[in-house]
Amino acid sequence: MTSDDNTVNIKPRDGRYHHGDLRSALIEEGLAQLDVKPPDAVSLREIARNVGVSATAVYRHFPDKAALLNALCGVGGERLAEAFREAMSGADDQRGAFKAMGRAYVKFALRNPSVFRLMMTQSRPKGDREKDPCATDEPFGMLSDTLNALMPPDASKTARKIKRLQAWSMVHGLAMLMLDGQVPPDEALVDQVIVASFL
Amino acid sequence: MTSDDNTVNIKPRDGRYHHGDLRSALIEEGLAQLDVKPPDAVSLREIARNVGVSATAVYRHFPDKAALLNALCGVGGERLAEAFREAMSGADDQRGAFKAMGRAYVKFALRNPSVFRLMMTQSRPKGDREKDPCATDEPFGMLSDTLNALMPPDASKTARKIKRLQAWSMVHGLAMLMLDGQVPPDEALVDQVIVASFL
DNA sequence: ATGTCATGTTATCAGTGTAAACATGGTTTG
DNA sequence: CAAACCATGTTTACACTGATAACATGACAT
Repeated sequence: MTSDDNTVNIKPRDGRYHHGDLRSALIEEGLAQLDVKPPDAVSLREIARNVGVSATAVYRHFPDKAALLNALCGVGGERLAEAFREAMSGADDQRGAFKAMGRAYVKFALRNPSVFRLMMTQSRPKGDREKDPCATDEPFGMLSDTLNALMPPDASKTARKIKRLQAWSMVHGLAMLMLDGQVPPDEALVDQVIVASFL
Repeated sequence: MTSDDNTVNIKPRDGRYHHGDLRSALIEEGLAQLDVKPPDAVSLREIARNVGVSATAVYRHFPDKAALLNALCGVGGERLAEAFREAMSGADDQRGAFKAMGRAYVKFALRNPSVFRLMMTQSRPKGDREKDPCATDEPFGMLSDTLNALMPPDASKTARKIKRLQAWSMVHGLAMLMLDGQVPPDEALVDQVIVASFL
């Protein structure tokens, strides 16, 4: 017991030596940190500290810091997919649905900046080993499907690809520029840009 | 002389105690680092080490790590402006010039990934104190001017703003998606997307 | 009761940014 | 010319990080 802890040193000595569900607790605390600081500023040690557990306990559940971040990334993907579903449900036609998804994309970025960054920009240098589905697959699939349904049936494969890339680039770029302070993060402005968009 | 250096320990003992032009040397070395690693992986200590100087010597020329990064950011801006000039010079009309600048934007990002990141995405958490012109002003002004010349003279101010934002968002998003590995960094693909673009 | 094993802990290491105190040597002034 | 000044670099030290290795605990099965 070196007691060099800066905090109150609350050991979970309330009966059980084992935490119960540390893994979930770590993820939850990780998400909480992402609400208030950029991804590169989240620290394993602080997460552990706030959960009330030793610094190295994390390594029993995640081999790496990148692994923890990937987990957070995963729940981010689910949330984005959920946001897309909600956006689609409120639209009349396919075209409206697509634009609604575009708005939802940027809105999601503005409201969960760090999670968005974590998902989209490789904020974890070596996290993408082989697999790493990163859960962006689901929301991206939804976008792709909606756009395909929207285009003329005789459109070529590459034409679809280009169109998809244009749309994605635009919302992604808008989100990034706003997150990075190059453009004021105004949701009304987002609407204007998307409404005036092609398609 | 602790000699705990891992390197060959080359002190600049070739006559002058003072380095001569440390500031420039630090910037140059910093840019060299940015060529091979992402911005958040550049380390003051390693820069100092490679320049052959003590770790804290940096603080005689830059108050902060962020300050050094901002300096690098500055030369990045000059380079981008230069790339824009070159792109414009090879075009016949205004419309061609604008699209050429779009291509140049993405190309610049692909060829100087870390510098681009440093300039565009706030990779320095607290770097943007008050001033921080960040030198992106010049290239952005060039883009804006070209687009303005391109639009019908009776276009409203907000119409211009929206159009500018659309264009910028698209190239920026495309660049980011490619840098982050979400889209293959294919320059031919860039051309397709931009050519097929609105405008 | 006795092992086994997942889970958590302590000790330790290398690396980082940064501040404070000190050293050096060119430049300016008496 | 000597002495003070001051920009520049050095040493030392601190707090923080991610990560590894060795050890402790306690739940659960045989």
